[in-house]
Amino acid sequence: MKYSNATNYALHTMVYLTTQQREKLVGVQELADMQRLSPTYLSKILTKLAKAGLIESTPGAKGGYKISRTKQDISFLDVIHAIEGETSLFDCTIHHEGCLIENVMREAEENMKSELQSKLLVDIAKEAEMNQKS
Amino acid sequence: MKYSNATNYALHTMVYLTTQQREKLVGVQELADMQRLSPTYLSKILTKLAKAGLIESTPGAKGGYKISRTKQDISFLDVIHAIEGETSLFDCTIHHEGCLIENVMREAEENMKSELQSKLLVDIAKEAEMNQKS
DNA sequence: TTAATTAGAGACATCAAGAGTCTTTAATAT
DNA sequence: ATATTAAAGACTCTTGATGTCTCTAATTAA
Ligand code: SF4
Ligand code: SF4
Repeated sequence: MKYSNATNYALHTMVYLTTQQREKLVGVQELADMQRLSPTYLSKILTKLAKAGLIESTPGAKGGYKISRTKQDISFLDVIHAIEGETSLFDCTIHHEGCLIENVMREAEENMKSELQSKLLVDIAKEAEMNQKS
Repeated sequence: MKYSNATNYALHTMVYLTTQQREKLVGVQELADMQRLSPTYLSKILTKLAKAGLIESTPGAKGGYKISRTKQDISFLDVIHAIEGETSLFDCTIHHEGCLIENVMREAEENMKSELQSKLLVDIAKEAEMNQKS
């Protein structure tokens, strides 16, 4: 069990977009170069992020992507959910009622999620900029 | 990303073994019947658990498996590690130093792990017995 | 209006891991 | 000896991740 590479790419992309100045459009080519990825592959990931409402895309020449205006305070969890989906890590198909095992697993997963929810992209972006300046 | 079915089987098996009386050997056939699984497949899982030192096996007629004597207080995390391995959920191959993304992911994962570490099989087994009696 | 640029959709190929079966071997009890 | 049981390994099958390629649609710039 491991997070997919796509999630990694998505996180890098989102952090990068967050460091850009507001309303500036960044093309998939630049984003792909930054991560040494094929643009077409990254394009799929970006489409997922767009459909999740985390970024906005404008087609055509001089088009590209930017962080969503409406959706502020994007968390790590938001990005992960956009790529990995929202299904539970421990997904027993049977679902006996009052299952003790499932309870434990769900609770543990919630602990991870709440941490990922509390971590916002803007915070990381700020930290990254601080590090660069120093 | 999802926990494997094997982990689910392993957890059920371990809880079941924990409810058995000490030193009693349970064969793979019984364990497989309980979960409606093929014995040969479950056998592989049991071997992993044995290699991790969580259970002990005795071959031959009247043989079978039982919870390890030396290793008490087995946690959910122990079982999961035995099956899934101990690699990190977020495993970036590059490892830039002072990576902020990795930090967040690792910390979140630790939150989940610490919860899974604190949950012991014996506690769940006790609860399960209580439920049955009531 | 035309050409260049860019996102999006979808078919397709490839690969790795999970899930499970089958067979053979080794150890133990009766 | 024979039956029983765990262990090991080869093997198949399926699924999902990881990409690539191509075509379409929208937008800008000339
Ligand atoms: S006991 Fe819980 S985990 Fe086990 S089969 Fe029932 S619902 Fe699933
Ligand atoms: S910044 Fe962190 S997650 Fe990204 S490539 Fe570097 S080490 Fe990996």
